[in-house]
Amino acid sequence: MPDQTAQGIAEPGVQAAAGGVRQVRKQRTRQALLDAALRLLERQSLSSVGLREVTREVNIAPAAFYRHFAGMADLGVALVEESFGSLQAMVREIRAQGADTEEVIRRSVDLIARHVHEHRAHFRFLARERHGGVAAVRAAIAAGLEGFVRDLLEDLAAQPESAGWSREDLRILAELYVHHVMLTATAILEAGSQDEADDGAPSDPEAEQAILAAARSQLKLISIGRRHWLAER
Amino acid sequence: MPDQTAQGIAEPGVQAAAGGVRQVRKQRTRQALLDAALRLLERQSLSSVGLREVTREVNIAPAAFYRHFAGMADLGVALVEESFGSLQAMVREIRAQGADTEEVIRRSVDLIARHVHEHRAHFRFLARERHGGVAAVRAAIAAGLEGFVRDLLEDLAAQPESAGWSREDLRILAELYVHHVMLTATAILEAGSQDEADDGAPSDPEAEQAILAAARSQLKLISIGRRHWLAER
DNA sequence: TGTACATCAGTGAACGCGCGTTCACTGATGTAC
DNA sequence: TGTACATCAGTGAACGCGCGTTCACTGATGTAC
Repeated sequence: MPDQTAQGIAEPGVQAAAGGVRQVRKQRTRQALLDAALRLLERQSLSSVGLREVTREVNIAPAAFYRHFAGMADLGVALVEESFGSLQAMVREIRAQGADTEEVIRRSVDLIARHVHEHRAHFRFLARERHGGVAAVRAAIAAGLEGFVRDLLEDLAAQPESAGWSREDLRILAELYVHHVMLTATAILEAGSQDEADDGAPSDPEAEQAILAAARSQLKLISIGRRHWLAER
Repeated sequence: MPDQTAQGIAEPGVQAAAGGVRQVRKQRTRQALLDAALRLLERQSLSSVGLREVTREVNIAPAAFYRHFAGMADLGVALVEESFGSLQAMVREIRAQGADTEEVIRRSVDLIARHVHEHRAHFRFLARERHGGVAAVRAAIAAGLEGFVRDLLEDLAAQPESAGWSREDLRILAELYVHHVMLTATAILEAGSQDEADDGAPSDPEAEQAILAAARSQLKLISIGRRHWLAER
């Protein structure tokens, strides 16, 4: 019975886009290449990871790489897109919370911490290549962050706390928030990979708590500044 | 007459540390290696710059490299020290100005901009390798930034505006400032190298003015937050 | 001042190695009839 | 359902190349007497 269902899926037309053993297998290899590269990128930067290194990890011939990417820079750009996918989810959760009260700050910082732990490799990759040596990847990351700033800007503009704010000032505020998120994420990452060299997750829970407390205080400070902005300037 | 003076300098004992044709020449080659590496690092990251690439630029045999550095990572650490040398000068100038009033913020941001333009390569190197692929270099940069935070913390603690602040909160404020300086410096750098690919300096003066205005606003916001911190929390 | 020896920054050849890229190929999957 | 042909992801061999590192060396500079 289940075998018959599987055969059904293979019918042409019905599942034209998703089906096709060949297409599925190709996607699987492509994903394996991305995963292997991400793994290698934890310890080195994109410009020093070799095409052969990645294919070796996936157990395919070096030449097969070109069936999926034009070169490592191209794979890097694909990784940026993948990384922003997981970041999107985080930002959406944070944005759904509304204006920055004490409680919202708490929850937002916790959300950042959770997402960093769940997507360590993606965050590390973005932090490392944001100012890294591959121009195409740098540009893709900058574009992605700019997207977040624009989205957040819309959210902020819709809040009653923003009445009387100029568009320029709101944008500056949005940039400050986005950069602060990246800063916090990077700090968490660094605290985690200080001690253990090979191992995956452990990290120093005390150091991380200090980072989260600092992140909350800094958000709180910005929030206070925001509240008094119009009165003072 | 001048020649006799030059001979005098060569006397042993009198100028033991500075003198010695051999020592001077060695220092000159070492510096040439650092300069060449810094030049190459504008376009790529440390882990992808080769030892042979650097020696080629300096016109010495590859093997001679080892008379000065154990390898490229070692040279990288030396570059971090050199870079922080120029950063020190900037931070000292900013710190000399005292608390953050409107005017101090203006001057500080201008100082950052000036130093970035005068030491483009150093700033780019620090921004790129701060989260880069070479652990020893990352550690050296982290240590240098931590030094700035500590210095700034002392300055802040001495200001009357800090009365009633806890040590922890002051440290968090110091970190916020230091990271903000790095953020602004990086933004200036990126605005400058957007258009022209080969060329050195031009940059987009309009984009830069926008960045400086944003940096001032963000500092202002932090400053307002600081002023109301104790009352609100 | 002159001489004999020590130091050591830089040389140049050699090494083994892994790299990115090309190419004609294979054989499973897909398509048309 | 069966057959004949097209597609194309992955193969494996080959290429030329630049890499980091080693080594015995050279010759100018430094030192002791």
